[in-house]
Amino acid sequence: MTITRRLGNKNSKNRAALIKAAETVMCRDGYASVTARKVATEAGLKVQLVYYYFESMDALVIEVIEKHSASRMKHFVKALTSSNPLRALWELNRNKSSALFTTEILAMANHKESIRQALASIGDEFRQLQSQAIDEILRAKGVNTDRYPATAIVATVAALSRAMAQDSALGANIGYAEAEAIIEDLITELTKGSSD
Amino acid sequence: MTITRRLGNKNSKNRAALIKAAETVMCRDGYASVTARKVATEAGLKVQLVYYYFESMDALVIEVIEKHSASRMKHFVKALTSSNPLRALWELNRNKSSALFTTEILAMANHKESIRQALASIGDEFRQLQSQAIDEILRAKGVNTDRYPATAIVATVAALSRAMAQDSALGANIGYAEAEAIIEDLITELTKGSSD
DNA sequence: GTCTATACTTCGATAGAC
DNA sequence: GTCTATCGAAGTATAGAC
Repeated sequence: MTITRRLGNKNSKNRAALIKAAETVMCRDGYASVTARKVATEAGLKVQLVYYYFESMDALVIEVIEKHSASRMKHFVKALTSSNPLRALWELNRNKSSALFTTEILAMANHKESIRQALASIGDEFRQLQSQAIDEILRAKGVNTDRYPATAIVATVAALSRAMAQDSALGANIGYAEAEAIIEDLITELTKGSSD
Repeated sequence: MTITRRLGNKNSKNRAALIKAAETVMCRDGYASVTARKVATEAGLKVQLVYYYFESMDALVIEVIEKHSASRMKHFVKALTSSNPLRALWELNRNKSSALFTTEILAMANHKESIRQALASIGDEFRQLQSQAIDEILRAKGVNTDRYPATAIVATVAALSRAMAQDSALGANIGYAEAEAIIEDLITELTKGSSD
């Protein structure tokens, strides 16, 4: 189990390039295509460098996930401090490339325990952050948060946007425009006069 | 492209066993693990039989999808003619094993055109069937279907249950119990006195 | 830090005997 | 209808030279 071979420096430029290449391959070709050879080719490097910089392919994938969610977390924090956090969050959730990435690692997590663990904690962290912010907004607007808790709204909106991205990639779009319109209405209603 | 080798009879018992085995492997180990060798082992048969009965692995997977959705469609039709179609549909959508299967083929469809096509048409078919049934119920209850179209509700409920299944497999459950409760309330409200 | 060379495994797929 | 035998391609991973 323990690796005996040499491992490259974490600050290496090529190491970063491999992580980026892995993310590209994952989104474009699916998690099953994230192989050492394809990642190396994508980065314009030799296969063996993958094994020089990463313990295993799993280790590489986990780094991709961590890098991706760190970048997303930055955007979320920025959205929450914007002038219209509700709309900013909605736009962020609707990010299609990110949803596609999520689909892949979600499927991957179903049969890779290490990936599952990495994802679970990140997912909860995002939810909690969003729920807290939405809760404050709802309370300020006088919404009955017992009947409509922020956590439920965040879960529903996130679910809807993820499914929307998944299905539109397929070419199945029934109902989403209508569902989107309802959310848009809701945001407009809750945002009314929020600037004063 | 065209296959020249012999292909086995479609009514074969072993052929059906291979399709079932492929579905099992897909759900348990993920789409990337649906290889001829693993499917054959799962079915207790030799590898070569897979190529005797199916043009390719893609062809096998498509048969798995078709079998799966045919079986689901049966359940949906039955639900729609039950005494409480709204609740029956909700229960069906919440089926976790089916949602996991969906996650896998969704990810698979992202980089396999033949799978994508097979899924897209099936998805629309299910949505349309459900939307029509829900629309009738909403109208009978006097709900404003301009503001809350059945298609939007079906899309939202399906999205929520899919995400719920995906995330609970991960171990991330924030907000789903609350969202579920809202849907439950809604169904109870819309079902009140529907038996007379 | 990067390369060649190599070992071993598993993949999809086919030819042809029985 | 099922088997043995086999192919080439691609996978993970390592050892060791430069």
